[in-house]
Amino acid sequence: MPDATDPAPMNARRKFRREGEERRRQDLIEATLDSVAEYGLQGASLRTIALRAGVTAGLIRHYFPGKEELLQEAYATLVGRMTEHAKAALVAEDASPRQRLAAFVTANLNAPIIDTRVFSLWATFLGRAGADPALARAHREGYLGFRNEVEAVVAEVLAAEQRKPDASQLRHHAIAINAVIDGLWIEGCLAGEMFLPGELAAIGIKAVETELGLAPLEQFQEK
Amino acid sequence: MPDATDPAPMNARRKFRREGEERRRQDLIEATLDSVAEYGLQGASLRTIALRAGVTAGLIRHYFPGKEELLQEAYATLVGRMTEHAKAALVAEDASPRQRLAAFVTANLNAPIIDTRVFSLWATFLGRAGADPALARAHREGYLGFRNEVEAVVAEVLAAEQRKPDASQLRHHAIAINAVIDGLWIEGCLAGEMFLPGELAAIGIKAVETELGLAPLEQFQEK
DNA sequence: GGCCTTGTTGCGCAAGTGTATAAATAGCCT
DNA sequence: AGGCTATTTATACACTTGCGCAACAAGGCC
Repeated sequence: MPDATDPAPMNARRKFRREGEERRRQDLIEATLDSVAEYGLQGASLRTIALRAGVTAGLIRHYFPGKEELLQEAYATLVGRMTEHAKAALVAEDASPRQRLAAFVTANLNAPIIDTRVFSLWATFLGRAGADPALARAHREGYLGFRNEVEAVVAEVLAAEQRKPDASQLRHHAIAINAVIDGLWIEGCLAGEMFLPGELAAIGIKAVETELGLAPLEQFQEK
Repeated sequence: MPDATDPAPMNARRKFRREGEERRRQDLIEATLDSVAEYGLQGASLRTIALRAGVTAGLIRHYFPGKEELLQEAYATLVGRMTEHAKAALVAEDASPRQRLAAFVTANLNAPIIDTRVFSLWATFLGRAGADPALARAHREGYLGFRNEVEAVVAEVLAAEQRKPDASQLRHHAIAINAVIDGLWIEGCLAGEMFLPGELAAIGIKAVETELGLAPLEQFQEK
């Protein structure tokens, strides 16, 4: 016989708190990124996402028209975060162009940019770029913005060395530098433990400076 | 009233041909890769794959224990194809080391290696590497094999120039060269039309030769 | 030609999917 | 304190998914 003072009815409806709209959207997007990174696009069901966000599945449709839109916003958030953080190192300091370039490379080849979760998300979404023009465009814009930043610093670096490359050479330098950083980033994300701490950044800086024909600093010169 | 000579009964069972075991397995794997590239891991259902292969879904279970195993075999096939084709340019010719290295770069930065379908597959599967150790191991083995090949040619190239790099320098060169090629490959796959034909290969060769400190050939020298 | 093996189909099933919608309640406003 | 409303839960629904299984027939063998 149940105690008359039992405060918990058998079929109690789940307790919940009301959150501000922006907070909930943020939480749902974060839960989406977590789910995609962990289970892939296939395993990231609305119920999985909702569970991770601490709500029930139906709520998602209160904030997003459908799953498609949720994924798109999540991807936009990811891209924004990546490019924002990546470009920060370029503008923050008031050091020499060469130092800023080195800082940029270093920033991109260490945590938190080198991170398996971010890589999983990057690869998962980009795998759909071939079939989804919206994704492809989002990537291209991010990539071009990134490359233009690189090109600008490269121009400054070379100008500081009294060199006057033409537009084509500048473009090629930027493309190549961008490629090394991307490639090293991938290797670091996928097999970070194969490299010593700071090794990838050292390789990257050396490769970039060699590409630009900068004279090696004394302490790094080959014998 | 149906014609008595009508040769097609209303509920005719589908006609089919028996194929050799190896042929069917190949077809199913190919259909799997096609489906994954086009619809992603989520959209590549057994029924989609079977439709593409020209069979019914039930047959797949006659050749594979489950979907998981089918996907794993498909990925293994893909990796095998990529590394095989990539390494072919290295060993085929009896040219100078420097020419073989250039041919290797060129081969990796043109069709059929630069291909949106292959990239989609690569990214889609690799997006799961963070959560699936089997995938991560498969990638690492392919990557290391690839890098070792690069390192071997680099050693030959430098030896032909009378230079004696130590093991660490050799390793760093191989890592950097591998990274440029990977980065340029990605850019070519995702935004091939942003580059002139052969431009990526030219950028790659120049970057690789600069990385190794090779004197530029006359016709490519900067003015 | 007729049989026998087994590759192949067709169908059913339980679980899970995204979406729709009604019912409940948390928290602000007065 | 008490009502209003928007947020949240809960449930339903049509559909797809991977898998199991029995019936069927294609093609080699005698």
